[in-house]
Amino acid sequence: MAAKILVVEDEAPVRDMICFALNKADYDCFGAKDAVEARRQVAETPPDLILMDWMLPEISGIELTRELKGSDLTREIPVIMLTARGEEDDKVRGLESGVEDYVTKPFSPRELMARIKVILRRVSPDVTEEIIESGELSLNPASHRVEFAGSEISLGPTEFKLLHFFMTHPDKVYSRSRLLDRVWGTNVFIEERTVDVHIRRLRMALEPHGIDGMIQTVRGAGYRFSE
Amino acid sequence: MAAKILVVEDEAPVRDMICFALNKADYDCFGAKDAVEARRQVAETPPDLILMDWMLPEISGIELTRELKGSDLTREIPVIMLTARGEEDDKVRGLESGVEDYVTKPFSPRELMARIKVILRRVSPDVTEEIIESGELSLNPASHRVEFAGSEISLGPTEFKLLHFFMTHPDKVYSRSRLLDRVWGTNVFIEERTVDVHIRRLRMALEPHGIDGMIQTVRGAGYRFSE
DNA sequence: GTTAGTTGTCATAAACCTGTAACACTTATC
DNA sequence: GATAAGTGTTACAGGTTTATGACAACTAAC
Repeated sequence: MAAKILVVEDEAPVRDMICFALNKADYDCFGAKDAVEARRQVAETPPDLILMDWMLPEISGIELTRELKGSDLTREIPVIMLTARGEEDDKVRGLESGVEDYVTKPFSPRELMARIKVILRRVSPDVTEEIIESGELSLNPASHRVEFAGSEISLGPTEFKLLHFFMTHPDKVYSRSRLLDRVWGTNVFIEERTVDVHIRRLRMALEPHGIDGMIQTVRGAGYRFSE
Repeated sequence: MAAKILVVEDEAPVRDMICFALNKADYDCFGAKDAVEARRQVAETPPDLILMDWMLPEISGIELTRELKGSDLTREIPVIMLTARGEEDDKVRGLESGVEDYVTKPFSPRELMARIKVILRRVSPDVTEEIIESGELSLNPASHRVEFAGSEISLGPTEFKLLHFFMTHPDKVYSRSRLLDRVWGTNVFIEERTVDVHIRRLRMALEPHGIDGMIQTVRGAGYRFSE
């Protein structure tokens, strides 16, 4: 469940260093030494975020980024660009190409981690390992635990993912098909009504604590989570 | 108590990066940007190991090392020297000055970690091996002994390592593949199901004491240790 | 070489989860 | 209140994941 991060950087030691730090910080880190390798990695296992070196052999980081931002499949993946110091012009060009953030080399790992965290929280809050709380209900992705007012609530895998998604996207209605996409994953051919059943199961797990009302039905639209 | 490591390196980003990686690897890392600061740090909180950059402003790394090796108080502290590539002459001079090991920049963090581990194990095996306790369960890495409420629990090597890992990373779910990585070591080609078997063996060893529940199954996610 | 202990794998059993269909219920609209 | 559309609820068969016991290969010590 850890966020997958792809590091595109031609210098192996730098790449290793970053990957090592990322791994230690509980991210899943993959490396690519050039655009070709990066493309393959992205196609194979789409990362949640990409760290892209500015200077790459053959195809530059910015070109690759533009390419990724041009495809529907990869447009949503946030990119953090690693640049040498003082390239303001390039910075502007980079922002135009849809880059989410910049880090100038040499950079402090603390800074890098902070930026990664911020972006992941913004773009895909469901892959961060932070404890999510909503009133007295808390969900801990790291320990895979759900608690209400101190007492544990046991959920099956799907119900856990469903609640996780809801808690990271509160107060918003999601249609059944959208929920299937976001919770079950894309390209699944499952009956929409199946969502109802899992909603039911989730509510049953919450009910003993009197908080099944947090999962609300919006007739004609879908379901919503809210305190 | 984690091993304390002092990083003497004038470039802040490099220092930060190393420190970050070390911290993540459960070492206590301090930084110093030059010999003066390093001296102060060593006097204040003697580290268990020093990573020393070759090139330092004012007083070079090698001079500082010689100085440290000259004093009874600091002679025993192992020093790993960080050098630029291809300085064989210097290497000889370094060895004369009592340096324990060399790492040439740019270096792979994995290599650095490995060398640190080896040296710490040789020089001060006790700092890497602190007794870990969780409730009435205690694990002593030094004596390779596990006890619950005073009575000894006998474990095989793998079960010991597994429990050791769990106790140092409590309340977090680890997938089978992550456990293989962290407990067995990377690049092992072992069936994921084998983890189940070792979990089983560990539980069997804990069961007579009624604490097999500390190893918990999280369906679809992996295993978790918790009191 | 023998022995006791350990390890990884497999086959099988057990526990659990999942998607679906069928039916009951609710709501909105006329 | 009748109708139709949208949800809630339940049961269940099939599937997946995990637990367990047995086994042969291996290791280190004697």
